[in-house]
Amino acid sequence: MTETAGQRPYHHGNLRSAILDAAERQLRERGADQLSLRDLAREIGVSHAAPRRHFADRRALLDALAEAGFLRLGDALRTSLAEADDAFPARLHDAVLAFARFATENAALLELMNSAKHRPGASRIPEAAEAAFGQVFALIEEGQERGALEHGDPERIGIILYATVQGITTLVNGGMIAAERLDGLIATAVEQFLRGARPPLP
Amino acid sequence: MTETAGQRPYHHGNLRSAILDAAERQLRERGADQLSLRDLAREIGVSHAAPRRHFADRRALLDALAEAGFLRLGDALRTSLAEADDAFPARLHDAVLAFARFATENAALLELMNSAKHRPGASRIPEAAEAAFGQVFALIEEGQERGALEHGDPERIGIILYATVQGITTLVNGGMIAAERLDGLIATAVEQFLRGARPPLP
DNA sequence: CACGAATGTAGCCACTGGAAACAATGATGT
DNA sequence: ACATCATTGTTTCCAGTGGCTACATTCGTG
Repeated sequence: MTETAGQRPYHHGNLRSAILDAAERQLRERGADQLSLRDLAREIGVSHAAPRRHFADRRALLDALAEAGFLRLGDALRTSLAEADDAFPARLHDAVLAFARFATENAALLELMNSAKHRPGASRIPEAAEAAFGQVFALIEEGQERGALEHGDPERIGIILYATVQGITTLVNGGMIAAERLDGLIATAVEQFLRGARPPLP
Repeated sequence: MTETAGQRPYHHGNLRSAILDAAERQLRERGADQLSLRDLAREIGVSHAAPRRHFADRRALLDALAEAGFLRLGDALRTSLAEADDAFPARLHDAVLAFARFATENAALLELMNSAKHRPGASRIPEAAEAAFGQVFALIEEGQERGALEHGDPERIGIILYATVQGITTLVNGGMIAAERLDGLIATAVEQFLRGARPPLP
């Protein structure tokens, strides 16, 4: 027997990506804690054990979501830098804003990405993260070469800005800052960073 | 029958605080997600339903932990300000460092505190949070009055620093920054903030 | 000292993630 | 063409969790 009424055939055909799509929606709507494998299976109309063929584990599914998130973040940064003005401050601002937008539009995902990044054994995730963040560190170095930022360990300089942006998005996501203020705060943060981290006047 | 061998009497006597203590340990060791009411009960040697008499809900227990956390954070800030030097930059630095230490030494607790703060219905938590953070906002205003910080909405000025510190502690907690670098980064962040947010030279 | 309020216990339910045994389908080699 | 094997889904079970209700014990107080 194959098709009973309008039922799905025995094989779903694209279960893996169907699960990933549904999972990302659940992640967005209910957060990572509340994401339920069985619920996903129900939603897709498949038995609760079917996802196991594609994700060994709940954590494996979350890791896959995190990896996909880093790829999307990398794309967002790439796009923003490709479209950006040539002046360094503008380029920095655009890249930072792109990150901040991603972070606020994908709050739960980003949280997942952060917690997954340094879990032992998930080698693909740090690679994907590196690919995304490498662009920003390269941008910092560009700023140093152009004389807009003081010299010194680029990571030490940049990490402060990264922390600031990460903090701002956390506050927005937590409701402590209205989302409408995001762009303004990012602009302020970048300006303060550029003032605070510029080379001493000659 | 009362005492069978070395058993605990029927009433524990201090179950509520025993639960809170055990819960904070579990929170520290396994994170909020993995904190299990039944596990706490087992650990304490009490039936799995006993905690219900003191905390209606898993969330109620977590809320109680969060509230206690804000009280302890407030104490830490108070202490650091009481012991601080008189100069504004030193005072700001000490308070910020006290917060950062609390945040890194109680990572899971702080996360819980942040997520609990803006949940509807938990009125005592925002109050406790306000009591703790009010000190820092007062300190910012003090800086403005002393001429060390530009004027304008104190919240807009201060939130950038708060975000930066929050970001730094998140990075430390996430393993992206070695804990040994915390003090140095906090110092850098405060310096950059003071340079970036000082009034324009006359 | 009796009786109601607190506090703890036992047992049930629904749900979850995980694992094993089984069934249907798809792919491959001859 | 077709037998065979790997893939993908299903069923069924288990242990663990949070929450609920009915019951037991103890404490306080009139």
